Amino acid sequence: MPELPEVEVVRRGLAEHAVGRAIGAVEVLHPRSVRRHEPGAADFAACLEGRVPTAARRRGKYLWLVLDSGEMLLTHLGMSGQMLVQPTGKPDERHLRVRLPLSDGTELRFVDQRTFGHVMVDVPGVLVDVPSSVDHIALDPLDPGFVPDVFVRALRARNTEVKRALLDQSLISGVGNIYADEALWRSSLHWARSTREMSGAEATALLGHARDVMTEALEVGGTTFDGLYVNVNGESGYFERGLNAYGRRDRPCGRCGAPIVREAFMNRSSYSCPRCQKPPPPRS
DNA sequence: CGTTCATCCTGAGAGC
DNA sequence: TGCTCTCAGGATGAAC
Repeated sequence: MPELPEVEVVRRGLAEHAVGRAIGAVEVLHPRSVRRHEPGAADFAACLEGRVPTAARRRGKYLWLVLDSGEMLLTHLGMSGQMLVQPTGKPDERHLRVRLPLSDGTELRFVDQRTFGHVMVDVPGVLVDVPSSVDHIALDPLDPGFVPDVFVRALRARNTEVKRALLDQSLISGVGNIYADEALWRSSLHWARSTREMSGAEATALLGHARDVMTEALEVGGTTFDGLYVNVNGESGYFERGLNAYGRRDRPCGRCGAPIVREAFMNRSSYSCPRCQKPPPPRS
């Protein structure tokens, strides 16, 4: 499940292997993958043919190539998306959705089993270097422009549960279910804590942990791609070794030894330590 | 306006 | 063995 660190690994791969190569005749193999490109698949391909990517950028989980036309090739990997750079002629992946030939004899391939992800050609929004579709996405905590105090104030102004706020990409971007659980574990906070009742110090510490856990994942994941193969599917080494809460039901908490519990949350899961992360008293 | 929730999708794995 | 059921979850747009 690609979250910020995994998407950043892909961005670095695209900067290395796609920027500067002209795009050839694009093939859309599954219409759902371009559903957010309103004019349709043929227009999507036409916007890209002959264009040259000049930079690879990212905000949160959104990733885009700036094109020499001034437009952007915007990508969201969703749950299962991958951006691969493969040699031309290599057999298609089972879930290949879009093929973009590059002028150096390789192909950029968008592969996505569950088709929650998408690609589109977008135009600049409020800022000239950010696609219009990303305007509503908050800065992520690894962005040099991210201001911690702005986040802390916005978080405490919300009236919701803290994990809902962490997952709200218009408040802070790049955090998904895995890193939310990890940041809350490090902060000894339960996911249902009320944002309104959190102190400034608690909010600041939570932000620090979110930033740290993603930075650490990036350091591990950033070493796992090489050569032409630009890959992400949530299988960085970090997932094998570094998680303290996510997916660890019944395994001992690394801090106190109590078995980690799984609770249903927004049609998915929340993992936490029942001793270190005390649930808040029921709200009336 | 702020907040919550159903919905999209496919494959792995469990249970029978 | 093959069927059914459950689970994984990011972002959206409708509902409250």
